[in-house]
Amino acid sequence: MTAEPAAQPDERRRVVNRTDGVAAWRQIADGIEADIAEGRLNPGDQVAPEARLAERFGVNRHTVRRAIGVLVSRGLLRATQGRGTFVEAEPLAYPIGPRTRFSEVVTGAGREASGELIRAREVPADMILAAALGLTPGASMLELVTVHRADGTPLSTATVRVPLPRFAGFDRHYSSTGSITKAFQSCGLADYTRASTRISARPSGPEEARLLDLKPGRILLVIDSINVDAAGQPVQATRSLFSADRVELVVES
Amino acid sequence: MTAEPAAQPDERRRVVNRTDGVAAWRQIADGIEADIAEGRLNPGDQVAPEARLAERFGVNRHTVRRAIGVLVSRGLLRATQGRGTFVEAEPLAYPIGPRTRFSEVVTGAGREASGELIRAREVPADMILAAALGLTPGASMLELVTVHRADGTPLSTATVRVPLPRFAGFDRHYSSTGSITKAFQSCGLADYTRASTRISARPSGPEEARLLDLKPGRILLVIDSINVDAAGQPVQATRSLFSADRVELVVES
DNA sequence: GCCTATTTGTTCGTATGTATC
DNA sequence: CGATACATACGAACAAATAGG
Repeated sequence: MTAEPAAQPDERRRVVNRTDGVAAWRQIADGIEADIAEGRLNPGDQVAPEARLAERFGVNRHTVRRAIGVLVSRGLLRATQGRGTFVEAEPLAYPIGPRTRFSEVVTGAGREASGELIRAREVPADMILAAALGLTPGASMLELVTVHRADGTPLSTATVRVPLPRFAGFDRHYSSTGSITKAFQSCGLADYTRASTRISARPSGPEEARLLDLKPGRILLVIDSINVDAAGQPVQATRSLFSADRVELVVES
Repeated sequence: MTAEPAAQPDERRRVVNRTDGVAAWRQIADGIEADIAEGRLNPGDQVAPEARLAERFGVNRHTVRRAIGVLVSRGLLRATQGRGTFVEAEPLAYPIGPRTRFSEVVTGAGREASGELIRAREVPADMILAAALGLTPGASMLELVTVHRADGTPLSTATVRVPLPRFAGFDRHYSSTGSITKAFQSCGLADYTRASTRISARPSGPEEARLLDLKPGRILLVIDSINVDAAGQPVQATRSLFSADRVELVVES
């Protein structure tokens, strides 16, 4: 891996003020945040190693770690053991509307969209799901778990359920195209719209954290939606988990 | 202190299975969750004291505490030292649409809505806010911090900003009515609609946790919205913080 | 596969100022 | 005033992950 050229905004020694009552770690955190806000550090850039920052600010490495820690916990930085600490991308504004398509949103933001099928299996519909999709409980459904990325960074993971006699082979089509829209087209469904959307939030579990390349416990936005075809027939029940650090939802009115 | 009548769903001894490889605390947690899901424990009910549960399941009280701990952290239960552990209310389905009114949503769910003014002050508009509201930077605004409750339980806290020459006395009107809608009416604005909505999520800070009667670190849904009058003129910029444990957002299409 | 350098992650211990009772 | 708790900061060492040769 060719490391990105570490853009160092200012190599001069910027000693912290030890008399103004502001904790050293906070001054350092504010300094790094200002570097990001004012473009001296850009998304994807590597922050100088902790040891270098400690020297530059004239403090112990622990103090730098604390500053970096609060910025990581606020989602501005991402630290990876052995690699370094990097500036996170701005949260992507993700429209929630009747016709939102992941790939359109991401490419519209000038980023490269990709979708990966993690696994697919046949499951019986439980009572809640059957009611939502207008099926009889126990009816056979296809369940796909997918991960969606922008420029390689996972933004969301989704559990998609489609009724089975109608959409046989959906998993194969999704796997080859990486797009829900195209998989539906391959199954003969040209268009679909979102009928209902519910939004909640909770911390990520270990499995979800792994799929999204997050630390467990980071916050997820949970979006439950039902999509219907042109005739109003439900064709898809989806639970999408978005990293709250990486997207911001925009409601279209 | 008058404790609610402790509704005990099933006093029979339900010993945990110690051979199936599922941890005892998880079996107990699943059992309590099933009691809630299947109506044997209802919102507001007191869960049996830890000691009683420990006896019933044939485990140590520590094991019960772990089970309760995970349910508390998932927002299904609320434990208060000295009082007991209680079942939390179902998350309230809160519609996000062009004409959402807090009081209508809450009373429509059969609960009693109330709004409290925490503080109000005059502030100059910063650049971002001025752009959003169509003002010149530095223009005077009224900033209100409010808390909104359903049946006495805080659901959200909001920071409301209105342009000042136009809505002088807004804070007084809000304080006496407890309703944003009525305060606008008292200022001569009969109607307004939501122009833009952005949703994100983050952990609560200490101040917000206090206002919402939450533990710091619990998850908040952050909703930034701009409201406009009938002429399309922006009249209000609001940041609402909802407890993710107590509401679920429903997007109206 | 192995070795090494780099970098973050973790855990000891120590010291100091500040707020609270 | 002393006692205590807490946040802050420094020092040293080692563990663990990654990248490159």
